[in-house]
Amino acid sequence: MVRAPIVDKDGVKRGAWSSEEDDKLMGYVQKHGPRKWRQLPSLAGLARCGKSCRLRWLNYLRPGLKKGNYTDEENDLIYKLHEMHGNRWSMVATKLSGRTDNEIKNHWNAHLKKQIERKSESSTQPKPKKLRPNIASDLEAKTEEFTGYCSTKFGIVESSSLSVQTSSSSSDANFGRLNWAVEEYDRSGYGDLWNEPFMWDGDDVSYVLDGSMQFSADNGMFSPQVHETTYDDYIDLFCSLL
DNA sequence: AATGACCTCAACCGCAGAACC
DNA sequence: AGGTTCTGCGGTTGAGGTCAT
Repeated sequence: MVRAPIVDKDGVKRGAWSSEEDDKLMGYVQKHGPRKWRQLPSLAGLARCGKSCRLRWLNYLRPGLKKGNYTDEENDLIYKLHEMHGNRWSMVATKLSGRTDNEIKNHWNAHLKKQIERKSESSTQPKPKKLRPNIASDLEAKTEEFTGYCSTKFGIVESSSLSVQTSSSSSDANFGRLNWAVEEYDRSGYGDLWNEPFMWDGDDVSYVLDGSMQFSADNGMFSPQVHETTYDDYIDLFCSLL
């Protein structure tokens, strides 16, 4: 499952590491510490580039590395951390002792991302009627409306206009949550979220869904009370939905 | 048994920022 | 202050393994 070892024109070896190479690298790092990667290969007697040595050490030889399957706890933690930090795998890895950023990244791309995709598919399949097929265009229209509104009221220039992302992986979670939120609102029997009025209250901006419901972008929940927001809240809500 | 599609994960690549001179 | 080198990060690749036909 590893690349076949090859030697390039500069005599630098690439591809899979042999156990002899591992021993040399391990021995050198244990003696001198994991630094000066550029000089390490020649000092340790390895025909590798420094980068390759560093990677091998960090992802395979470093003491304390955990091997084997991920536990449910680890998976939950990765989900949460990914929601917080996105694809900043080094950040995620600092919270999971014994796991490397590379390993977590691979695990995410190979398993967890697909699980999320499957979940969102299966959660929408039983009630396809609830998912509006034109939600993206609705959202786009609302965005344009909102952008125009902002530029009129707050003097926001055109270059700062918002854009709708409907397919990039980084926004999938938010978009899924948005779909879910719209469904949830439909289910509540209060009507069509997109047709609910955004209202003015004096000089302050308020949004009132139907006069008795508020939507929290943080937890994706509706609650039965009027919520009047500041402009910043309004921006935050809108951006978090996109 | 053969073979092709898909999956896994170690390793590589390119870039950005930090550190050094 | 500016150029060079080093380090670290995230995205991508590709060879071997596994599964389905």
